[in-house]
Amino acid sequence: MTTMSNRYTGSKPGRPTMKHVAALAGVGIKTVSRVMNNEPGVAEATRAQVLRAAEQLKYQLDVNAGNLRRSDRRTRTLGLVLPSVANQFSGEIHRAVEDAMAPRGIAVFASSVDDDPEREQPVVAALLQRRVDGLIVTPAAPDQSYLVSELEHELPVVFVDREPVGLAADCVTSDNREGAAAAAAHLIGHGHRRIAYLGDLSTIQTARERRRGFAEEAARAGITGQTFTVEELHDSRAAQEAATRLLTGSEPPTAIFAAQILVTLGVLRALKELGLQHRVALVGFDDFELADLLDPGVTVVAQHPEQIGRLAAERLLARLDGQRSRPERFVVPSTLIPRGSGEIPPA
Amino acid sequence: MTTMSNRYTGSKPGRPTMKHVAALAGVGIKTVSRVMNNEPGVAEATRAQVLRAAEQLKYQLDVNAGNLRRSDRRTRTLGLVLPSVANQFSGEIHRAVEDAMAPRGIAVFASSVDDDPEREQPVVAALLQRRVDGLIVTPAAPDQSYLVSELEHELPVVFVDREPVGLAADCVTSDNREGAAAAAAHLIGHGHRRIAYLGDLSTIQTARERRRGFAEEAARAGITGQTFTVEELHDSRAAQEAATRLLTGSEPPTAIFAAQILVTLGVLRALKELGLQHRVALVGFDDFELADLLDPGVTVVAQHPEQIGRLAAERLLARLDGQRSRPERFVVPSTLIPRGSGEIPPA
DNA sequence: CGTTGGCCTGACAACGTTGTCAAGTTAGTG
DNA sequence: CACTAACTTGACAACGTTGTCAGGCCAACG
Repeated sequence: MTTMSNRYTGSKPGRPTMKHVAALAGVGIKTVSRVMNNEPGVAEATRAQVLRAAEQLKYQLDVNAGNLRRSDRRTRTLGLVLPSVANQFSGEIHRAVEDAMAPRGIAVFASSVDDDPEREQPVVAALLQRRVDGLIVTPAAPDQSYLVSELEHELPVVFVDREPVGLAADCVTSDNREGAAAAAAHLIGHGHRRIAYLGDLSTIQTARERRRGFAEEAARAGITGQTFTVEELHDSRAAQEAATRLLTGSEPPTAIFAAQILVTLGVLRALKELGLQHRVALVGFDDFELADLLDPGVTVVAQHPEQIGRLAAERLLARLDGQRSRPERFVVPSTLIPRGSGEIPPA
Repeated sequence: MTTMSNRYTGSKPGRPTMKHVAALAGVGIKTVSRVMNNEPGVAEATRAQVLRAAEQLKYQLDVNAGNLRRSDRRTRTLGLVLPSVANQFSGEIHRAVEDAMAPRGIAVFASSVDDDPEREQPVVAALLQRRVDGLIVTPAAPDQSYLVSELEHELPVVFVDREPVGLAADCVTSDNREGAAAAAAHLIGHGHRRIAYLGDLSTIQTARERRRGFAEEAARAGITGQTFTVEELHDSRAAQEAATRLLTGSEPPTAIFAAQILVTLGVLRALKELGLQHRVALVGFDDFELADLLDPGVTVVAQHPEQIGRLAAERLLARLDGQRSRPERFVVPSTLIPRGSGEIPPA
């Protein structure tokens, strides 16, 4: 009880465990556990003694070992499946989720799937092997029914950005259809009839939704415009080429709706290269830094990824807290931001 | 051995464990372990039997429980501490790290610290409690010596983007000094003498390095220019205000070096608002999407975050594989990309 | 002084897995 | 046929922690 020193003090290999701390402090393991977890019912003197020993050994609680034994069987861990942690939209969702989870001590595993349908399931399986307490997933595969049994085992799953197929679960998306319709209406309202739609892979659900919203609004205005639809554009180069082809063809469109961020960038490059940026109208889906600094400013339908992430995280936390209501579907409204490019009248 | 059904088959609560699979397959637990880990020495028939049972119960190996017992004491987990997962630079590092780790089955915990010195240590502590196998850290605190004992316990730590203070460890950074010097030389070479330096918080190491590189190059050319130095600009609004103040003052600079991405954006806004974008030269540190689409295109010193991330990850993996050589310091060269704004001559 | 009740404390089992080891089976050999 | 070697297999302990529970101590009470 006087000085504290034993053979563990200056040890090199291996981390100290509670056993070491207990030995050094001259108490039982369980008492160390109580102190490290701030449980009540430990005499103040004992607590101080244990803390001193823990500090001396630089002992850190091993949460994994604790999780194994703990009765709630929670790992305080969450799986987040995204297109890519390197893309802006995903990054903002990630951050919102992290911010919602951090106060509860829940750590986030993020995984990039690159919208590859083949990679979704293995990535999710890897997360499940780590016994995450919940899952927030951007679906990339055509079907998520492989998760049905997990839902039955009470694993909370929330989908973001796209709706799942093959199972009923909470889901948070942008209003893709309405947003695209708003873009179409905006261009039509400025007098355009020859409007090109440039979109992403039609395997991607949001792309289909946007296509549909756009087409419906065009139809409502009596425009068919099938000839101006180009899809399956997944990167900015393909979009640039497609836009160039359209704009240099006979009967070019007077306006373009770019239904995805990379498509918008490609179209911007094409317009600039052809010197048409002040003559052909453009509305893009998804906002980007600097859109206001271009000449003309780029009119966009802005999504709100941080809201999507926050909502998804709140939903998941509610499920973790035992909420058992039936799955809900949240739609985050997008915002049309006029900056110039979308207000150019037809030639 | 004929049909497979027992009370576990249709169970609702709780996940199946090896015990359940073993019971259903009619074998011992250890045999299930061998099969699930693809270990050799199991008869083909037994293996098939076990796999069938596992599939029927949808059993998934619990890697946390395994890690506890496994002799290498590895969690196959990595901690990544970044300014923010929502920022582009960090996101690309994150992705590079993820890509390097995924083939080895190592999952990544990413944490955002927002360059808040107070948050670094708690965030790292949380990761250590989860027993990550290694750490990749962007230092935000003025001192990292709190990690010394971890290094002694053989925990691999690699620092990225900034050098650590107070301990010797692997480190991967951009060539901040040289990059800033190159920017200064570029502007000087185009005839400028009145060059403003707008930089980030001087508590941030890279900001100080850039400041130094810029100042040294200016001094080499016989320019003192103290009056044009503005620091502590941590967001784009502050940068815009500072730039506006400089440009509307008496004796405005003929060129600006924006030493950080948000500063660059602020300066761009100021220049555009004042209609000076074709008259005042600008070089920014850090590249950004669309820099080529602005008018004029923005000349930048481009960093290469994906290389930084990849190098850091490789370093960490080498340490995990037992490399014990002394810590190394890697510098990833930046690239000056002329696009127009940096080639504007002085008025 | 015996009893009660509150407060501390630690022995022990258990969480789900893997390492160790011994035992059983089978095929091959002399 | 006895014996060996190779291959399978499972009982058991252990990983570091937490839940349970019983026991020790002490002050207050009748």
